[in-house]
Amino acid sequence: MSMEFELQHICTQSGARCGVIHTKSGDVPTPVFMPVGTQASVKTLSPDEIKQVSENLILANTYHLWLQPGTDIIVLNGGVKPFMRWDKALLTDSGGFQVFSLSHIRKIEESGVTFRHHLSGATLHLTPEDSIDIQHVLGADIIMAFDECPPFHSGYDYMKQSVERTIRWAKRCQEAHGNSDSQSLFGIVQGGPFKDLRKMCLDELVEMDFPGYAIGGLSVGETKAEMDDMLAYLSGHMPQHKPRYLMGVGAPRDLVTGVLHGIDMFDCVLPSRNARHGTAMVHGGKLVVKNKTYEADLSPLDPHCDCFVCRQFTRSYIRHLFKSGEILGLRLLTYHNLYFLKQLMKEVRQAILSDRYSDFVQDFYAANEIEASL
RNA sequence: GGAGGGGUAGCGAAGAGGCUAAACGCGGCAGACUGUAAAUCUGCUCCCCCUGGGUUCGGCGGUUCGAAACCGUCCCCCUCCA
Repeated sequence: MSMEFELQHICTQSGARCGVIHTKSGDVPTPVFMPVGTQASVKTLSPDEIKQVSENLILANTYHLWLQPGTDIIVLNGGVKPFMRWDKALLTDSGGFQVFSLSHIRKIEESGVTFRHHLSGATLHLTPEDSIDIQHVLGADIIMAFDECPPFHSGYDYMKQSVERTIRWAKRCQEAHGNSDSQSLFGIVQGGPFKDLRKMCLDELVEMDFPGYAIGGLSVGETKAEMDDMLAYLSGHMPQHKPRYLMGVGAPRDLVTGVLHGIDMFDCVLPSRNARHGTAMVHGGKLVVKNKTYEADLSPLDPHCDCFVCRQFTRSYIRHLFKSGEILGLRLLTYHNLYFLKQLMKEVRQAILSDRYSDFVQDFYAANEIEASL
């Protein structure tokens, strides 16, 4: 088995989970946040730096790498990991999300998706089998089923039809994957806001017995209450002994809340993207370091952070880097934001292990002025 | 001394009688960003008691119902000739 999930502890106070994902490329503690390296690169960071700010598990993208540089070049380099000199654990997304995010140029059919390449304009077709074949070539430890991620508030009829197709696609992905032991294939639960569809999707996927289950189609514009409600519902039905992966979530508040609802894995571009746009994640909220108010501020980004950026650089300097367009600014902030989430998740795990996660959540909400609605 | 060209908001640069408080770009100030078409996108950026009012387009003086635009004059800048 390429991956094995060990559930270590369930917080007696909250029910939140703590565990370890054992992979052939190393162990990963959960709950875990995975930085995103879409194009075989966590933007602005070197592999050594990624190791410092991650738990040695990152995500890369099938859609992008298939189109550029293409599977031939990946094969030539021996797979994505040797290609990018990443010797730790890797997860590849299936390309399913791009079907959603590039929706204005796609056509979804039973066989797969027809879409136009966002760079060349070429018309291309991607099937569940293609996605799995490509992911085999990419060589990640964990790979994802090819799904459709419709808008959260799609009508019930469309959503039902979409979920049923996603289930059929999951089956096809599993068949295409075969008995391969070198990679673990996760199924993805869809269904938008409809609990019966979510439940049906989950049950069907569990029936297929995947080594892990992801929740897709959340954090796509719905309200916090809607997301919390769905997570609370699903957590009661997901298999205990399999990792639960909430896709595309990375705001500190959502990580903390997701863990409360039994989530083990998260990925998101938010920390790295916001970093490039000049916003730092800090204790108590966010800090838009490019704002004028920090022009002469000699304090670190986050006085409570011990990352190398916060240990030696002032807000004043980092703001200057952004205002003058220096690449170092993007790098420093990316490093800090990912480190910030790594530390947050470390504290989360400690709180779970010591059976005080409910207290932790309350304290977090208070510190971040979030209304406790749970 | 002579001949041309030009002076527009923080900068660059359109505009050549009313549709112009003045395009556009840069800079500046904010906001957004959640399985990355994203070092991106959106808004604001003369002043004020701001769903209205007040002052602008080198200075001054004219023409006109009306001027950044037309005329006179002065100041300054650039190119060429002597």
